[in-house]
Amino acid sequence: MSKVEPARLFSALGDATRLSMLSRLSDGCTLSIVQLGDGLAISRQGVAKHLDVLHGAGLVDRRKSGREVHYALRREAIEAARTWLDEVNSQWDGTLARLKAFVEDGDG
Amino acid sequence: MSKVEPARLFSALGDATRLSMLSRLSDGCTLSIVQLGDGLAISRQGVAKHLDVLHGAGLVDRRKSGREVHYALRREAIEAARTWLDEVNSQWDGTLARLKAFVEDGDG
DNA sequence: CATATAGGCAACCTCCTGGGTGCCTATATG
DNA sequence: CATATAGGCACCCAGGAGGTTGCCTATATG
Repeated sequence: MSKVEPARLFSALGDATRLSMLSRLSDGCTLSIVQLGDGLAISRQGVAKHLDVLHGAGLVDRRKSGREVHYALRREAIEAARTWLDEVNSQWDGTLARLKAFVEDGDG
Repeated sequence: MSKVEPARLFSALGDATRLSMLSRLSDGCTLSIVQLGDGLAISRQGVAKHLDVLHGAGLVDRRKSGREVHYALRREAIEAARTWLDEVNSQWDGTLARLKAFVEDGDG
């Protein structure tokens, strides 16, 4: 799973329920399915499916402990998503910089 | 549309076709529907639908010019997505920093 | 051992999404 | 003016996503 596809990553992030789960994990804690679904108004199975999506996208780690399964945020995935966005921004910046240089060179 | 919801934003980003469109716009250029669909192996209507999604999420600006409609990347939206990811990361960082301080205080 | 709790599996349902087509309007252009 | 081109609108279709329920296994615990 070294190569994380951006589309899958963003797709997994594209759901408010999953974002709230990730927020809950964002302090580095590790939570079970029941804990993650607490207060979410959807069934335990619904929660499990969301976690499958997050795990499939590489956004969370899954670790079995006794009869529980604990989930933790995978920071690399968050950074992979950020990297994609950064590339878009830097390309924009690069173009503006080149444009600025061109204008200044020709005009000034 | 000042308030961009992260879920909708990421959802719009969660498609390889749309990501490629955004990449094509990432240098700040402005392209028509036909231009954006060039080489994409989907119909013009398919392209238009993807652009509707991107526009609905606030990721692109739409500007009519003659008989064409030109699309341009909205950088604010990209930054909004980055901000969400940054918040997750910073919360993690904060927790690790506090943990580190606690350990060093108690142990050293 | 009996029971409660955490989770998995599979079936099912509904709605959205990604894709298409056909036909319409509007703008360029010979 | 006739024609070509850019888009829009409406409808259609198949498949996936989000959600549920029922029933199963596995681990704790009185």
